[in-house]
Amino acid sequence: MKHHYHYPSEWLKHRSTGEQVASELRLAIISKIIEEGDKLSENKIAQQFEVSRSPVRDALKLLQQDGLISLERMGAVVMGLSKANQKEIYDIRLMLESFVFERLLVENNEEVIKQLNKILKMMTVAVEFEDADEFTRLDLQFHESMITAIHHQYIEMIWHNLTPVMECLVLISMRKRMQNEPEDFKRVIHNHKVYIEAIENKDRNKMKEAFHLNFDDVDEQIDVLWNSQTNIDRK
Amino acid sequence: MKHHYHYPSEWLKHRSTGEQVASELRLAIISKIIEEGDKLSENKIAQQFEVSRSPVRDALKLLQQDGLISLERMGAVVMGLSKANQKEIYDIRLMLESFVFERLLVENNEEVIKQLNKILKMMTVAVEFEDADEFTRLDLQFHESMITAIHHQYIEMIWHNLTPVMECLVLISMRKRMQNEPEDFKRVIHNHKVYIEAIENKDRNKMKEAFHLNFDDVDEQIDVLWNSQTNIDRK
DNA sequence: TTACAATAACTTGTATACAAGTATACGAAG
DNA sequence: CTTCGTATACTTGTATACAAGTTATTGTAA
Repeated sequence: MKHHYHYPSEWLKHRSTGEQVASELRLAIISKIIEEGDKLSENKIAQQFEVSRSPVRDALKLLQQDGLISLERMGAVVMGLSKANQKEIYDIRLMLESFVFERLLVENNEEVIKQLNKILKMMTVAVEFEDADEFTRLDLQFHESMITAIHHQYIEMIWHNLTPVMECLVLISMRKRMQNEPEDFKRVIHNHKVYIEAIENKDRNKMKEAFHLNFDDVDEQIDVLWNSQTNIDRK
Repeated sequence: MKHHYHYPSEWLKHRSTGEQVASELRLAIISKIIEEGDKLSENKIAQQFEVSRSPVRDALKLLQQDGLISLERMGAVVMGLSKANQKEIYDIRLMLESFVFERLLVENNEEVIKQLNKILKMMTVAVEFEDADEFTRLDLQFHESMITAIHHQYIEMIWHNLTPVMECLVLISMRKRMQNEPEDFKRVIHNHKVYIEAIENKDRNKMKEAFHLNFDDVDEQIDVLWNSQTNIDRK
């Protein structure tokens, strides 16, 4: 398979060809390299990536699950990810993580705290070595750890359905910041500390603060982002 | 394609072969005709349904999305739908519909009310003609109408991901009741009236009551259900 | 009888082939 | 110039073929 965009190749290992194609296309769509309204043909994509139509079909199904494309009779049309969509995603995250927090209040959460602290420490290392991709992975892992802690299969399912798009959004954001505003990461790490404290102290208000810090932070970034995607090469 | 189980054949029209196979298998799994731990082979299913492996692969992917099976290296293993899972689904529904209700509070909802009343009326007709399948369809449509009213793409996505399994659960429940406790439907319809009133009067307490009535109602049924699945033929 | 090795029968993932249906372009007729 | 119809090139959905890898079985040797 030929790789076209800037999706971390490390993350592609151990994924099927279909998932690999999906991952690359997803990043391209969210980066607006592939634009809203574009039509994707299975055959053309198969040629571009030098694979057969089978994995491409898988990929398109995955992208439809993400809401990034719509599978029509003739060709898949790119829906893209509007700013409104991104706000919506954070609605869902807020909904999910609030639910999770409420459950964590009534459970023993020593293990989670430990896990979260470990990830946080690794995040500082990623910042130290200016590894935006690894930081992204850890950021998502942080939130996933919280979510998996309550052992709720359907909450996890929703989270996992959201993950691929989230991953791209965070990845783009972190890469951008690593380049332009590396001091920003101190704040991001602080925000995550607030999360941990909120859980540790079972403090609802602190959790609200953590949500606020975390989600507003990304929200601010969004505007800047779309004007700065030109540095991602095409083809 | 050969049909094996008791999924409403009317609903299968205009669906791809893969979706049809998935629908039938889904009902069989949730009805415990196909049991937890069973291994599904693409080839065997293809033979049973007299189709090729391609649509069967699609079907298995869909069932994985539902959380009903787990795609492993060798064969897909059936996870089934435990009682705990069902409680979880109602957690999600409560979460979704609460979110929706809050949005409906601050929006003009004349149109929704009208739509809901229409569906409710059709539900009474379905009861009159003892059509459990149609009643099921309308029940889900009722809730979907509420959800689509707020125009939130990701809330809708979550709803649609949940729909197939929900559909089976409600279908089984309604068929059973239509046979054994047809007077039950009066209560179900009343429950939905409470929904409409809650939205109409923007009354949070009434909405809580509606949730309570609706979800507890199904919860009670669950126990009875699993002991009464023997009347669904095999093969 | 048990341990082990080799083979046979599965499994999935990917590639390719074919059929049915749809949009588009082009040409002829009004 | 417009309109209609046909032909062509594209689209997806399904079937089949093949390759790589896993499991189970079977037969042999200790």
